[in-house]
Amino acid sequence: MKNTLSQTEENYLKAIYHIQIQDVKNVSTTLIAKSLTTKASSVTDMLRKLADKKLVSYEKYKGVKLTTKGEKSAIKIVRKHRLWEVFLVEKLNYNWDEVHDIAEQLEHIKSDTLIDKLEGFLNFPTHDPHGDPIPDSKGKISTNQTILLSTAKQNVPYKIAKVKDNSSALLQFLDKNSLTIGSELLVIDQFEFDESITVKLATNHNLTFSKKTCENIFVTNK
Amino acid sequence: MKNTLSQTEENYLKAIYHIQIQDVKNVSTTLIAKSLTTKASSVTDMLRKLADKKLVSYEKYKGVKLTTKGEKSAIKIVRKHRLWEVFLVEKLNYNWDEVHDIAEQLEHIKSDTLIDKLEGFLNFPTHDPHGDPIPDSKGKISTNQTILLSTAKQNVPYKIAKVKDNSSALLQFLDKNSLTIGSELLVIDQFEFDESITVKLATNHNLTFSKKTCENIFVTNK
DNA sequence: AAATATTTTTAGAGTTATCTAAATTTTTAT
DNA sequence: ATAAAAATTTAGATAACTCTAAAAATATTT
Repeated sequence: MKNTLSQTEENYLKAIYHIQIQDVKNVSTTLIAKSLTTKASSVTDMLRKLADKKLVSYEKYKGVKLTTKGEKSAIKIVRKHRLWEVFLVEKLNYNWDEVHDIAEQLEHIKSDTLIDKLEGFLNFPTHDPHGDPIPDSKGKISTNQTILLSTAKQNVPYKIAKVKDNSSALLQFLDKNSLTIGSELLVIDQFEFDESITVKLATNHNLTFSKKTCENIFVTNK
Repeated sequence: MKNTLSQTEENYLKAIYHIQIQDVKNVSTTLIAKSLTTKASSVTDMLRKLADKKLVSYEKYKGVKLTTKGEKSAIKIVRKHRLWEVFLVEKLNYNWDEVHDIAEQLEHIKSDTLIDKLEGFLNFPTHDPHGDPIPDSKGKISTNQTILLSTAKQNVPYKIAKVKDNSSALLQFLDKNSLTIGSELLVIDQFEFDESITVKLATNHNLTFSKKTCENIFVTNK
C-alpha cells in the first residue's frame, strides 16, 4: 500500500481540492489548467493518470471529482502547507504575505512523522496565518462560520477570520492598517454608491474598505 | 544569472563535493555512481550537463572536479542539510539517527531568505548533530582539527567531535552508551590482537570499541 | 435546430533523468 | 609490452511531464 505521489500529482490533487470546495459546479479541465498555469492537454493526461490510481473519478468530457482516497491525500497536503506557514510566520518571523511560495515547496516533504512533530512544536495551531483552518492528523477540518465582510450586518461586532485570496496585495494592505486575523471591527456605514464599507476598529479609528476588499475578507461573530 | 538547479543536479554536486573532500585522488564516475546508487552511464550524462553549466570541470575518462561555482553551490546545499538536521533534532526532538532522510529532502527547498532565518532561529549553530561543521552564509567552514579514534594517543584527553558515516547503526550504538558529540574520553588500552580500544569515560566507566567503530569516530583534543 | 464558439481530448514531439547493452579507453597483471 | 580486467562512454530506450496543433465533443447563440 505504498502510495508515493509525485510533487506534480500532489499539486494536481490540491488544485482539484481547492476548486471543489469553492465552486459548487463542475471541476473542469480548464479550471485546473488555469489554477496550475498549465495547458488543458496536460491536465487531461494527468487526470487519466490520477484516475488510474483511483485518486479521482473522471469521465472524458465530464469533469473530475476527488475520490475519498484522493481527498484524503489532498487534505494531507493542505495540512502540511498550513502548518509550515505557521512555522514560517511564528518561528522564522516571516510576514504572512511572504510564506506562500516556500510553504508550496515544504508541503511536499515526505515523512510519516515530520508533520505531526511540527504540529506539536507549534502547539497545535487551529488556523494558518491567513485564517484558514488546519486539518488535524485525521484529516478533520474545523469549520467555523464565516461570512464575507461585504455581507456583514451593521453594528454587529465581528472579527476578521480569514482572507479569501492570499495575494500579497491584500495582505500588505491589512498589515499597513495594523489589521490581522482576529482583529475586531464594527460595520458603521455602507455606501450604496460604490459598495464601500466603513468600519470602526478596536482602536476607535474608522477605516473605509472598497467593495473589492470587502469581498476578500471573511469575518466571524466576535 | 538565474541559477536554478534541479534536485538531481544538486544531489550530484553534493556527492562530488563529499567525495572530493574525502578522497584525495580522482573523483571518478564509478565513485559518484556508487554514492548515488545510480549507474555509471547516468553519471556520465550528468557530468556533461554539469560541465556545460560550468559547475564542474570534466574531461572524458579523466574524472571530475567542482569549479569554484560548483563548490559554492555544493557548500550551500551542505549548509542547508546540516541546519535542517539541527532543527529536526533540537526543535522537533528527533533522534540524530533519524534525521538524515528528511534533511535530504529539506536541503532542496529554494528560498533566498529561508536558510538564513532558520540559522538565526537556531542561534547560529556551528555543528550539526553528527558533529559536522555548518558552513556560514558566505560558505566558510570552520575546520577544527580532528583525528580518528583509531589513531588517538593513549592517556590524552579527547572528546568526540563527529562520526564518519551517518549510518543509524553507529549512532544508535553511541546513544545506547550515552555517548554523543562532545563526550569526553581517555584511551587507556589498545589491543593489537583485534585493534580494539578501551576508553575511560567521564562517568569513570570503561568501554571497549571495535576496530571498525574506532575508524568511524573522530575525536578532538579536549 | 443549425451554426458558431468553447472546451476537451488526441496525436505527436520535446525535455529531463534514468536504464541496459555494446563499444571504447584506461588500468592492471602477466 | 601485450593481454585481461575494469572503468567509462556511447547508443538506443523508457518513463514522467510538458507542450503545440489538430480533431472531437459539448455548450451557446441565433
